[in-house]
Amino acid sequence: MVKKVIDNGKKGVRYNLVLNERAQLVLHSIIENYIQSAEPIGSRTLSKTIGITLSPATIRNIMSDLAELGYLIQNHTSAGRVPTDKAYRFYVNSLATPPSISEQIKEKISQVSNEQGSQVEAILAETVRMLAELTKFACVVSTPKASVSRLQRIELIKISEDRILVILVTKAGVVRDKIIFTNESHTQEFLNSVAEFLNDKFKDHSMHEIRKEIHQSMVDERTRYHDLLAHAIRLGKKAFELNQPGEMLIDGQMNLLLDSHFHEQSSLRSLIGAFEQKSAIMKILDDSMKHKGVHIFIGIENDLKQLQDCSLITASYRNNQNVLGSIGVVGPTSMDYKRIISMVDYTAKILSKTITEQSYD
Amino acid sequence: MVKKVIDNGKKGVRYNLVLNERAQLVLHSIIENYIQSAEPIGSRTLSKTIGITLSPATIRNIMSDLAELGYLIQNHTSAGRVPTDKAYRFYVNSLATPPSISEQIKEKISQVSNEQGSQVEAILAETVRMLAELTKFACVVSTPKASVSRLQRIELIKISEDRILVILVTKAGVVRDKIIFTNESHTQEFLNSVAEFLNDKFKDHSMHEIRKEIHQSMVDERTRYHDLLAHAIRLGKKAFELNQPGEMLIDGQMNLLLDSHFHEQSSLRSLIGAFEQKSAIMKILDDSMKHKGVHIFIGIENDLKQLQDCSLITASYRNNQNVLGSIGVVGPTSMDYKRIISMVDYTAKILSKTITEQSYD
DNA sequence: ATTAGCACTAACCCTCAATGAGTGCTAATT
DNA sequence: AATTAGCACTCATTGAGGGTTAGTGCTAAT
Repeated sequence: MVKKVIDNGKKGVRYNLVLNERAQLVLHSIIENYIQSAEPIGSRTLSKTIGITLSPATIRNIMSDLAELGYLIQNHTSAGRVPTDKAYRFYVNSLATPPSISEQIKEKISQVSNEQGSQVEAILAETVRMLAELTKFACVVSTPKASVSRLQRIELIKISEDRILVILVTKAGVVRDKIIFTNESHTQEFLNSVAEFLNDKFKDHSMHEIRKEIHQSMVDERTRYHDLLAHAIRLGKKAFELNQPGEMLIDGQMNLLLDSHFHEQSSLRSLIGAFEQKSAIMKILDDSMKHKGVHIFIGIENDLKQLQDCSLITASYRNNQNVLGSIGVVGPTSMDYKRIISMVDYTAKILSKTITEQSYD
Repeated sequence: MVKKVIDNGKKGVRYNLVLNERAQLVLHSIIENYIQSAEPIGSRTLSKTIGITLSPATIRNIMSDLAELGYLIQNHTSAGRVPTDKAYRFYVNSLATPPSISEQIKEKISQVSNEQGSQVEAILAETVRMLAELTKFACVVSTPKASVSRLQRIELIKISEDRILVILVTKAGVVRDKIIFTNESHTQEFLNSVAEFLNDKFKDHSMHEIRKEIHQSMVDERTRYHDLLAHAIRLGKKAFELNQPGEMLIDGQMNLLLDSHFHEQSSLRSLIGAFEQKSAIMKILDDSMKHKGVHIFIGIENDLKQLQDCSLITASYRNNQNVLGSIGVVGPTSMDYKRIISMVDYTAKILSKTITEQSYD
């Protein structure tokens, strides 16, 4: 029986081989049906909707084989079959070309934040909200990584005798602020000189570089004998130290609850937990920044246990200089991959464009 | 019949009069039972849990009266009774003293952000998260109103030929940034002088005042003949103009979905809408800043239609100088008012304390 | 290799009756 | 006059039984 769905004719070798064309077609059709209806697909229904003429019985045979190969499962004997994660993976892989996208959607996505002078964070917030609305799933976006971003300007503002407010403006258009403590009191004028010094020395350098350079200066003997320099380096060390651990914006969590594919409460609870923790999802977004293009994590492919009932589609965004962050959609494994992938892809591109325009170069 | 529950003995005067002691006790007991169980309360159950000995029949009579007076409703003839918004209002009003709060909870609340050097926004985010976790409902907090806040410092940073990044630091510890456009190009040095000028002139003034003063300067004849001044005023006008409309942080929306009191999907959808819009809820928070103490909006008391199936508990927070914003909890009308009110109250107090310590005065 | 036919399964839906928690009213009791 | 016992009644909930339906797997015919 099983050899039917196997490309080469060898007997006995049964699993993990390429499906023949007809089996692929059936699997495709099952998946697309299921994505739409969210209900198990039976042989009779399928024989109607599938393009070619195939009797239910034949389809049953093929389905049985596909089940044996791990592409389909049955919840109970007399129910239709449902695609597995493996099936979705097959499906997604077979979408060779980045799926197309309607002009209407394109326009909607492009509309986000083309007002001038918006802040980066505002653009991200708007984008993630738009994407959540469009996809009807939960969407996340990580804010630009400060460490790869280049310094536009630093300001030091005296807050009290022992507190200084540091404001870092990066080329990517992100403003970060933090408070540092000193054990000696400085005048604002002195802080201005220090800031001016740091600006001269470090403008256009990446945060990462700056940290290294400061470290080197500190071990340099000459630094000790130059008062301003010594102070500047000391304050600079604190100022550029590990500025907050990057943030993540979430929108559309509620969409998941209203989704028909998600009606088992159980997996929702854990999902909620995942969103509340943030850090784990952050890590996934960070990882996906490392490689170009759209990333797709289907069900069990997610390292994060709480996401193993979902699929996650991510894409990174960038400006002229660097990859800055990632945007992602979290939905059921039975999501409409064509639609979502194309949306995430296009959104990331538009976002990159917008952010590049806003960048200070 | 009805006169039984009426305090004075007058016949014929039936409605809107004070309940006698026993009726109050019954009503109290019904409400507290319902808050716990989320199920309609019957006379038999009540006669067991209520302190004094009263037969179910007697309780039935009292309940019937309470229903007639609008404190209770029945979903169908043979079901127990459920408190109305009016009942909750009565209940809340009868909680004369601000309800006490366990030391354990107090400690949890106090733990939030007593690390030094946290940013105001981070403190707010942490607080609202903590409150959501503690109450198991959705929580909101409005960020400090910029307009009442006093200027600590302004910085102007040249971004490109025609764009200037404005950074406003307020005494309340909030950093706001925005980009303004100019039609002539300035050097960074010139911007520094302008900023210095503005800092000298406006430090410690509230944004509101500053806007007025700038407006006056503009009509002042002398301004025209002083080049720096003229530029400073022109840039200052843009810089201090209506800086973004205050934000709101939300956490714990998902809690509402898991709440047993909320199992009708219908009201949830509208709630989701309300949270997505934000502006309407913002307005409520803003309004509640105007008066001291805890505010309680029960069901239909909410002007916002989508909140009319919920109750909203708010309290404002402040620093030494001003009321800055509000924090609030959104939950079902059948929430445990004692617990929630005391938590919101205490949280707002701790938040005020933390923010005051962080303020730059 | 494909398909028709058939027996079988299990969810779903409907009805029906029993159960039980609750009510309102009236008459008896305190 | 207030309280309570008693009783008839209502209605949501539960579970059993039966029919329907969408589905399966297997076998035999095409």
